[in-house]
Amino acid sequence: MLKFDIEKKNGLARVGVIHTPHGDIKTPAFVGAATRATVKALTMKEMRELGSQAILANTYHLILRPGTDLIREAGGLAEFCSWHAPTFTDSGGFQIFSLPNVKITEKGVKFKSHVDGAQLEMTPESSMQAQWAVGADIHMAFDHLAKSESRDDMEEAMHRTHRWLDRCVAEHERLKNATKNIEKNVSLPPAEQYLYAVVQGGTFNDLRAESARYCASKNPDGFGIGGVFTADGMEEMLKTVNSILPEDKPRHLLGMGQEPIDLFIGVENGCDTFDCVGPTRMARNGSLYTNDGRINIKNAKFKHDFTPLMEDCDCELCQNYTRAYLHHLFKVDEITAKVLASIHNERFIVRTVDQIRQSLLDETFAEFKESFLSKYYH
RNA sequence: GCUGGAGUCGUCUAGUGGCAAUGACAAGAGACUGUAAAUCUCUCGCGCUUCGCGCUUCGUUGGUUCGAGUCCAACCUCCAGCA
Repeated sequence: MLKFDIEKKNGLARVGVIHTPHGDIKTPAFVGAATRATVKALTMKEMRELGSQAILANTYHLILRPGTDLIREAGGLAEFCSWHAPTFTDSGGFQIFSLPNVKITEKGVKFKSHVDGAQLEMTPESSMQAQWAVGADIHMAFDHLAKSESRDDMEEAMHRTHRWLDRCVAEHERLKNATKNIEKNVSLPPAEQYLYAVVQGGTFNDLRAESARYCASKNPDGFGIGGVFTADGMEEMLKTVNSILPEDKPRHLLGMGQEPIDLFIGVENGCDTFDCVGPTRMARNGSLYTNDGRINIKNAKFKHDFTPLMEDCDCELCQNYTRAYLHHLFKVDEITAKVLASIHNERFIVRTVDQIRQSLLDETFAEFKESFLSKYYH
């Protein structure tokens, strides 16, 4: 069982440490989105230096390229991409369900590769196998995303997610035992790999409650909370779910963290880890976090602005370069623009979650939340 | 000086009788939440009461025509070749 120690609690919020085979994650923590085994525009060295504790790669993308067997051959995800620290994989469910013309059956999902159009199928079993081949420390169960927000669709998706969870758990156990039996082969990734069940139910809190109870009953190593897209209604939903989920296991809020408020609400209501493509995607598109909200560095008003992006930011960008310089790099479309912006945005979000953690330890969370959010969303 | 070619939005460009006029770039702004995202969307002659209306435009000046960026003439400028 995945080790998770809780150091301090405040209502649903908690400060803890997840102990993975590749090291500890001090929670709450923001996990870097490394979809294709890299955080776009950043090196792993840069990720370490900006304080990232863990990354999350995507099984769907890795199946297509380079193939999960190749990652196994490399010695697992951490070895392959030189991230010698904790790793997560998403099941691939979210991506596949967002593709056009997917065919969903009880067995799994048929879809077309966006790379070469090949007809492929993913099942709970094949997702587990792929994730074991990739060898991340923490895996996500293969879940079903509803095709609409309607209650009928949500309910159907949730029930299928539950049935698939049974199969994910069974396959995960089978793979764990199979790997243990050939553990003498040292080239294999660590046999310790852990499975999170994924809670669904959309915006219907009774469904969320049912899903949380079901997921908890399967006794997984932790939980993902999926199908969340905006902060609207998230607080009540998280209160419902996290009041039901067992306290002693970590909870990951899937895909949320572009907006600082998501992180505050998430932590306050019992989530331990987050991942989101937002910070780095925003960065590549010139949208930069500051304490006063996001700015678009490409705007003409920054052309002659020779001040740092943020006065009190410790990132490489803010410590060494001006807004005018970053503006210039974006206007001429230099690669460095995306690199520096990504360093800053990723650092900003990682640091914000770290500060939330510290405020919980210091028992100043409420004040920190109020002062941060009132300034950011002024 | 002669011969040929060319002059259209900041730039390059489409256009051969019904066009405020094509596309690209540049410029201005917006979006982005388990990344099909180094992406996408909008604006881009001027002015308004802006799902429309008015005005002024395609080197210049005239002309032909119901109608001209498109045809004709002259002129100006540029390019190439010849002197």
